[in-house]
Amino acid sequence: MAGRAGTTLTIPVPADYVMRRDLCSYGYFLLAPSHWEPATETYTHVLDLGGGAATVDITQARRGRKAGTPLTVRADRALSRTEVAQARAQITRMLRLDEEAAVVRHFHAVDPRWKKSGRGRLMRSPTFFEDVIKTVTSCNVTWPSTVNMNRRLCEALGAKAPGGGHAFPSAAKIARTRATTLRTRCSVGYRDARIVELARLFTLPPSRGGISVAWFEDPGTPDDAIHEALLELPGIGPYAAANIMQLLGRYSRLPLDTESIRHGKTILGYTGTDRHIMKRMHEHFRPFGGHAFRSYWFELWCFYEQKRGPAWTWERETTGKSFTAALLREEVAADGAAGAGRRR
DNA sequence: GGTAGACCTGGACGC
DNA sequence: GCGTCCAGGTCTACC
Repeated sequence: MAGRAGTTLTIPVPADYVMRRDLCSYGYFLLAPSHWEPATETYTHVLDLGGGAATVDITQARRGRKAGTPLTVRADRALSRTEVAQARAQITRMLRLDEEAAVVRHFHAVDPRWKKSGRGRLMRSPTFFEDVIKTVTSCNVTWPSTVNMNRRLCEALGAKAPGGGHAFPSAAKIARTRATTLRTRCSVGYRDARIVELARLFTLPPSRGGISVAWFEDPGTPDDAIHEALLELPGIGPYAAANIMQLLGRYSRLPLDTESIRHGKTILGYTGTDRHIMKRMHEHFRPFGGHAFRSYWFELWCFYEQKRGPAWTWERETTGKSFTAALLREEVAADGAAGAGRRR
């Protein structure tokens, strides 16, 4: 990016915010168009702005040694005033900078295990649409396939930034794309028609049956109504609906999958059928109420970090591709499990 | 309400 | 290099 006449911004963050901890807190930081560079602790993302795509490099001075240090954002081209506002809004959403420190403190009061490390924030995508499609690409596949699908979606359909990177494709772009094109160029398999239909719903006004992003993102909309509406969408089942809910900042439901079963068996020591284990998992995390997902997720995330080191040291093409339930099961078996790491 | 099978891709494995 | 098997969540048909 050196030598380009780009725009530089400073973005204030909550007093507890540590970028390398709070950004590298959910797998989407490893998915295109995101790129995390462990050596320099630089987070690069290609944003789709009003005037086209722009690559932004985001850094936090002092590299996590002091919480609350503002972020420096460098774009690879000059941004208009409108685009600066759009970039700020998308970065704020992606890093959840609008979640007040008091909310994180409340989580720590409910589940004190994470107070010392300060964990509490989870990253997500810059838009609700991207979160929904990323969730669909994570269903019924192993993680390396999810990584590939997102990379190919961006390369095939995403707007190109001056630096050569591609943004995540817009809903309008995917809605105009043939399902067979998605399948052949992006390897999304049978999800092709579902992704196109989802994109079409995002482009339609709510009055014509389209998705109202404002309604989904309105804190006043009841959880149950959101959950019900998500289950109506193509390609969205119980797991995906619960996952999208946490991406919307609603943490009371658990997106349980095969990885959760592994966690229930090997870490929490549950036995029995998968169905029984899932029931026990829901009961286990119910006491955390509106923070249940955070408690569940950080248990899982810490398990990964015990295996692979701190998430901020992971690289997409190596560590980032090594997560599969089967692989982790093998490693746990090799370790002898022994119930180590049981935390409650 | 519960269950079985199809849907695809890509990695692992055996030959 | 090729064929086979398997993992993964959603959807549909059926009981």
